[in-house]
Amino acid sequence: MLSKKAKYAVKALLALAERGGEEPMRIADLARQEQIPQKFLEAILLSLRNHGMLQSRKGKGGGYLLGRDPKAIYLGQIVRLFDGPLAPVPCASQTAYVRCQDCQDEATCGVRLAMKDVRDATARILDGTSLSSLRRRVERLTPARARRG
Amino acid sequence: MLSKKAKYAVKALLALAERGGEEPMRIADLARQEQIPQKFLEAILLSLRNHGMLQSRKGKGGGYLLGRDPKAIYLGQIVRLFDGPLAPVPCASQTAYVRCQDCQDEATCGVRLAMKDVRDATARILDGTSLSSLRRRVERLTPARARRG
DNA sequence: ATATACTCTAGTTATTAGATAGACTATATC
DNA sequence: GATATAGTCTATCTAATAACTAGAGTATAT
Repeated sequence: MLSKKAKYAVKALLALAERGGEEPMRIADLARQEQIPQKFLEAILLSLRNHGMLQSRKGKGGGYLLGRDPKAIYLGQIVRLFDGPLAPVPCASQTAYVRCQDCQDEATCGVRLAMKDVRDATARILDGTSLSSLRRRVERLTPARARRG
Repeated sequence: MLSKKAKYAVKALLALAERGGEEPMRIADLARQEQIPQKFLEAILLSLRNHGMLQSRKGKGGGYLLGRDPKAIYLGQIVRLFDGPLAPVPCASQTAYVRCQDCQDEATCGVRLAMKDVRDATARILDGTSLSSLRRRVERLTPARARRG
């Protein structure tokens, strides 16, 4: 399951990517636009900032903007930041391997074999999808009238 | 994350598949062999039985055995039974779709698009892996000396 | 009969997700 | 340099759930 935190983070980043440019967006506006509880969003944005995916400006005219090129922000990073490793089981994780206590012989554990496949497939997708590539996909699906309006 | 329940279920089923045949295996033996808390395992096995993946025999000489051909028991069924839909987000589920409350336009939601890909990839793996195919994979990895021993 | 072994109901405990409150700090602008 | 603006930080709170446990009940083989 994707946590709300991770989901909100992706939504917020996508919104900021869509906006683009140098104009920061206020938390309150982001929260309203994306239907996210503001105080909850604040913590999420802060965390994204502390990991370089966002930058912030205080005071009047302040707010948040992307911390780097949206081509270089991948869903995998976002999801790992909030939800931990992608693997369904710690012993199948590439980035945060942990041995299982139960498990006679890890090398021939069926659960691990299957879950490693799931992890790999998930990582291929999430580490292969950047904010900008996801934006492009969304754009292609958006009806022309909605884009004009 | 895969729950312990789902993990134990797969391990138990795999052990019973390996055993094969008509001889039932006692809960206590299964629990010891697979390092699973017995009372916890009891509930899991019962659930698997109630969904046709196992059958049971009471009394002396009783225990559990597979409810059908291991070629027809897929990881996807097991995981869904204990952990619910495979999709990381309910709006991306094929088998248990639920709309999100937040979400202006579902058709162009970036989160949903990406998570649908993850779901599809996961389903392709788990619904494509049966107990017997997984067993075969494990066997191929088992060193010859372990098989002889 | 009786021992065996599964079945069922009802807990317990610890952790975490999701959200909220409020004080604090930096900055733009007049 | 006062003041409004807007992000930053700490501390909680609550409800839900995962993981596990206890114990009485029921069916079956011998």
